[in-house]
Amino acid sequence: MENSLSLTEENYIKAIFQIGTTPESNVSTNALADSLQTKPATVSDMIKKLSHKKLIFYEKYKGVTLSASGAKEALKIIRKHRLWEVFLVNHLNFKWDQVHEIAEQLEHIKSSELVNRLDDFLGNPTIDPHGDPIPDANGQVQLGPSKLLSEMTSYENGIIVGVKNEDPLLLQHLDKINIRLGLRIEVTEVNDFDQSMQVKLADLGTLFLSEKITSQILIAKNL
Amino acid sequence: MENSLSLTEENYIKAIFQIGTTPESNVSTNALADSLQTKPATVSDMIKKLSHKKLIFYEKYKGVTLSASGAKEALKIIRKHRLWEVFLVNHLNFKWDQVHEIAEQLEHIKSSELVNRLDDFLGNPTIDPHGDPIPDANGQVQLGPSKLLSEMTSYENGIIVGVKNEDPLLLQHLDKINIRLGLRIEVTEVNDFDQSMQVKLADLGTLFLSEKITSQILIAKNL
DNA sequence: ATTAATTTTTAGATTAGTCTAAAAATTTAA
DNA sequence: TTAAATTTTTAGACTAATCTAAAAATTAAT
Repeated sequence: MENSLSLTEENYIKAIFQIGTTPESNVSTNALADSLQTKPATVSDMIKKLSHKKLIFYEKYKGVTLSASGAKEALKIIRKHRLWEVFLVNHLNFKWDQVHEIAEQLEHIKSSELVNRLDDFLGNPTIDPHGDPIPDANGQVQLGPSKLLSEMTSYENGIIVGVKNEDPLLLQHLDKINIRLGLRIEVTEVNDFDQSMQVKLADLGTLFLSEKITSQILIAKNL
Repeated sequence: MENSLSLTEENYIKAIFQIGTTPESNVSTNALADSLQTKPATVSDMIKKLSHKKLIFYEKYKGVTLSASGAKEALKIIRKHRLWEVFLVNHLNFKWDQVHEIAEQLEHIKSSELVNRLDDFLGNPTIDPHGDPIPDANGQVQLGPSKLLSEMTSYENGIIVGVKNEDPLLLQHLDKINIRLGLRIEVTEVNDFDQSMQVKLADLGTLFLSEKITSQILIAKNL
């Protein structure tokens, strides 16, 4: 078991996990290069290495998928990332738009003892500050089914449970217009031309949202 | 200010700080190689680099000392290391002999916002679980004068305020014989032949300690 | 179904950090 | 104070991760 991934390897594994919509979907070299802010040539090299380590399946020109052990590693990293985010927001009073970058560093700290104690200290939370589910120590995630606000139609309603990505500018904007996780939301009108929406929020009344925003907000029927 | 040291650079700066007894004392290439578990040739190369960055003063064959900016960096790293140790022991229930290795990783997380919020969350502690002083946000350390137990003579007494290094085996042994920070200790007898000592502890009665142990324990007159 | 556009891979270099082996400088000791 | 031992530096090479430029394979389009 001469394991232990390098920081770079961990970042590749995580990116592959997060880009692939399903565990089976092939992730392209270019998509990875984009996501990791590097060049396709670099990705090609690293793919060979990860494939050799049996963390991913790879066929030339066909993209990659995670192996079982690769997916396990990805979930470990994501678990750490999200637990640290909970710590930063709940105990150090950071805002939800400030924690991603710091958690990107903390997620690489190696000590399963540390992660599990942190989990207990935080009260074994099941979602992070952005509504994303936190895998348990065995890599299990329990997530209620959710869909994008932009996929809903008039009169549909549900509860805001998450955001698709952690772009600080988006998060700050949502703060400004008082959109928070846990709020009940109802679609009152969808504009056919640009998919913009009018919605009604629990106490906060009516709001107008562009498709750029509705396509980032995750809604579930119940919490 | 194109700053930001690499992990390796940070480890060198910290080692130089910790090996040098006074800020002026020259640290030798071999001592650094020993401490960093690397080879003198490697140290020689890195010394040139750090010297070029004006973090250390260096004259060939004469060893190195930290510059003002080098010392500032060292204190920042040590501050982080010790604050994280307090977190691990006080909030995640780690033992004092389990935290060093994890803190070696956490000390490299870059975010002054994080460190300062952590400091506040912990209640601005002034010493870490091993009795070492924690530098404040400006790099100031306030440490009461202390000396080694091995330097004391019969009938002298004081309070145990720290240990010289964080070797887990030493710490576990101290736990086993019930030596903890904050205890009042009195030297009852010093054996001239091997410098072993008989000491009396607050409630715990008489104890026999070898020089190997007394030379690791720091004593102060008051807390 | 060829050609054009795009994607992916290879080839060859570069940088940070490391090593071994050997040369140079300093320190210690006879 | 010269020789021996030790310490430190240099020279040359290696690995991981990266890059640019060019070649090869795949996909899209006329």
